[in-house]
Amino acid sequence: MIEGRMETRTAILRAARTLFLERGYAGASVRSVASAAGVDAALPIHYFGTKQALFLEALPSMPDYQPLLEGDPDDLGERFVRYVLEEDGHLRPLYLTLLRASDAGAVGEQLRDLHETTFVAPLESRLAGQDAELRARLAAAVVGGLMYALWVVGDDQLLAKGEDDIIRRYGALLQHLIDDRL
Amino acid sequence: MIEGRMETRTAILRAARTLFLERGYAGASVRSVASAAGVDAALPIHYFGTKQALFLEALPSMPDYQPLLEGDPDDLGERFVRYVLEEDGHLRPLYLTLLRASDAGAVGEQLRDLHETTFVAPLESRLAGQDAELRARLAAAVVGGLMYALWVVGDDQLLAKGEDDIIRRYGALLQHLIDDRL
DNA sequence: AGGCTACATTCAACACTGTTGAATGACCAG
DNA sequence: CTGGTCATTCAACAGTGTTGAATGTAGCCT
Repeated sequence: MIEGRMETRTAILRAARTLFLERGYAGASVRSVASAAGVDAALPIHYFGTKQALFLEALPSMPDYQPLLEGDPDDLGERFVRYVLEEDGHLRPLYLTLLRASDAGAVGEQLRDLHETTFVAPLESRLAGQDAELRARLAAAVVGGLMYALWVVGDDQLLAKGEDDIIRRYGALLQHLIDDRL
Repeated sequence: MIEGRMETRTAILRAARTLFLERGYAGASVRSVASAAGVDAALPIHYFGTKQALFLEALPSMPDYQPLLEGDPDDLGERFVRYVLEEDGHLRPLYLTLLRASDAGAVGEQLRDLHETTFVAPLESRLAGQDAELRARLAAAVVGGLMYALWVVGDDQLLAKGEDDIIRRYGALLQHLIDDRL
């Protein structure tokens, strides 16, 4: 058995992170989280107040795009596309879980916040030319669209066209936005 | 009271369509659908077998993009962007509801199917140049990205930049893909 | 040591969910 | 009038998030 306030809290958080990412928000019950944490069924709510609050606190943080942004600015578009295609399995479940739970108000805010702080803002600071903010936001939409097509819709026939062509074409598209060539 | 097999079925379907679009899949309970239809609580399941089956049957069909595709091919990009921005309120709730319920296998398939038949396929048939299928799929991702940014993330600051600039820039981006100029 | 407080944990219960199967009712053919 | 078909009702099931009271246990003060 687990003892002590902090140990219990973190055990619950760890179990919640795993289960939410594995089964989604609705699919992971509070009781299943509790039992995976080896803890009484009422403790998750007791510690976090609400399933939604537990969900928000349990989610892992977004990967850091900083390394992506720092390289050669002429390859930025390709690097972003490549990153989505070759991602190591951390971003995808987080993205899908957040997406699908985004009708709950607080989750929507969290998603907006992550979008803003981990994507739009750092990208905008790298953009020269006019309408930098607008272009950063549109670039975020373009990248989001790729994740949408691949992960939400599950367009396998797009993937089957070959990653190289996707990287080339979609990367070039993104690069046009980044370079203000439109 | 409602009588007869068909009347009951369609009353349930109508109520389900409204409630699912209004409150989402999880937010609309089977009982609430039944009571909105003025019908016993057990009837929706009795007629459709499962909440998910009712959901799939109740969803309205996707709007028809045919008119969008038929105009001047040089404006296709702008027209698609304009359509998303000025849409009359039918597409958005349908898109969001499907998205958020897409972890259920059958809903995911439905989403993939709609994406394919109402978007990729008709667009592909309009594309000249090489890699038409790839470009059609990427174009679908671009448009999906705009809906994602505006509706899922809720990027109001993007909207605040002015619809005209969005239409111009994002439309031009899409047009590049359509025209095979990359 | 004994009694006390503070607090982590357990338990039982609430209203609600999707789903099921048996009971009820109405209508229509013979 | 009888029997049968079938739409509808009802009660119940296990599971959900959430709550509040009961239980236990650790440590501090006199």
